[in-house]
Amino acid sequence: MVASLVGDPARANMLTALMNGRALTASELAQEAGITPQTASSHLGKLEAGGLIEPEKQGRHRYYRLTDPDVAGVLEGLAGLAARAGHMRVRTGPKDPALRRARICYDHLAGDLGVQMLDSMRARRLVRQKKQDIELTTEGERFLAKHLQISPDMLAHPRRPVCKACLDWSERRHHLAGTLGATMMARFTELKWAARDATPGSRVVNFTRTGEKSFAALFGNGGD
Amino acid sequence: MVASLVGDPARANMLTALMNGRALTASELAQEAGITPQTASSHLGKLEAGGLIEPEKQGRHRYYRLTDPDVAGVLEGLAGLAARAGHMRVRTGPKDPALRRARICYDHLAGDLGVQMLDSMRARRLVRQKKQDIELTTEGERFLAKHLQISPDMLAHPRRPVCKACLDWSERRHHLAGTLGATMMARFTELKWAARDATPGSRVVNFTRTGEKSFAALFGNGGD
DNA sequence: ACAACGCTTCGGCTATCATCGAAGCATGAA
DNA sequence: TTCATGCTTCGATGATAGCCGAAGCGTTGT
Repeated sequence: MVASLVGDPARANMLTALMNGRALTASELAQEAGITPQTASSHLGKLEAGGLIEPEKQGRHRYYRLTDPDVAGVLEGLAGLAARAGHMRVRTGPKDPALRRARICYDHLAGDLGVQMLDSMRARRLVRQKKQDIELTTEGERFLAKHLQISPDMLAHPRRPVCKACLDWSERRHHLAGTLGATMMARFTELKWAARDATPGSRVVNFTRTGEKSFAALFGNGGD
Repeated sequence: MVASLVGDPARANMLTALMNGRALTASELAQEAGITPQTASSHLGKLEAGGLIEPEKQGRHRYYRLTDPDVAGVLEGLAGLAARAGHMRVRTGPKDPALRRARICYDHLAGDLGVQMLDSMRARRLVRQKKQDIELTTEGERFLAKHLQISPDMLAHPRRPVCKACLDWSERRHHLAGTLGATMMARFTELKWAARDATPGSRVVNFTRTGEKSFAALFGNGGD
């Protein structure tokens, strides 16, 4: 059963660490979960057998990543259920407020700023959202081309939707996923508006001062 | 952790039994999971504490149901991951082929016929589907009003989308969820085209002979 | 009032599985 | 070749948690 794989705390920590979309080595994951490499090896084998993660050999390292954005989606859904039961992640620490503000959800922006961005885009009619479904409008395409140099053909992907509503576990509202969400996040990084936290395994996204201003100019509360 | 709750086989069986959307008593769930009432009571308490199920007292019975369609969604997602890993449900039996053909996924039609229905609706432009997102077209509204006496205002719901793509674990393709999926299934039942299997806890949907013909007339392969 | 029924709580048994030490097997470096 | 590093396999230990029998509590029915 897949759920029992996610159920174990050590494995859950590993998967959470992989939610930032990066591939991590076996030993990094071991440290992340607070267990010895031997134990980690066993867990990783099971997760791989369950199809949740994929290995990639590179020299004498083995990098693991989540097999699929779908896996990340289910994981996020699970986290959502856990959040509403009050079982907030025990993993408390100083980075918690930062996590709430801006973090990576697999490959796109989540947290307060992620929710705020989608809110603003919806208010400015850059996207249309009917309940769970999101669609990019022509105004939205113009906006993206003008302000973020993103053209529609950059968003095409054989098996992934352009827009997707992703439930945010801290805000309990939607943020933007899909190829658009991923591309926008990538652009923010390129523009040096924001950068993923340096500490390995962290999902925190730190905005620079100018980045914060630019982001607010595009998606600030004024548009709400 | 929520995932560990779903991870236990006994609890997983209980939850699977509740996926048909009906509420079941504690003893029914115990029998469904193949355990004694004492053990079941413990499990049900944990599931309730985890916010996955909700009790409802009624005389000397306690009925349990899934708290939310969201829970069903996450469960279905988990089943999808399990399916693609080849970990098909061990729960084999004579009802398996019937399950593959037509079953209830929380409150809407799933299985071969469910997938076929969405395929046909897409081909006839009753809905537009962009990757994961489904939208009802005006032709679709006309079709529903004419053939199934379903008007758009019957589909409005504060917190649930009209259309939603739900990944089918047996077909590994999408079928139609959301209020439309639920309403259509309800109409099929009212029209006596189909009925849920009588055996308690079964997700199988049995089509009558005339129901099968009527269904095929609307959503048959001819439209594909 | 009494009995039957549905469910829960308690206590003890058992098995599964996570965990780690030690050893083995690769790959890369000296 | 020789050593170091990263990871895996093996074996043994220990703790968590599922499980059931017995008993208790509340509700329904006679």
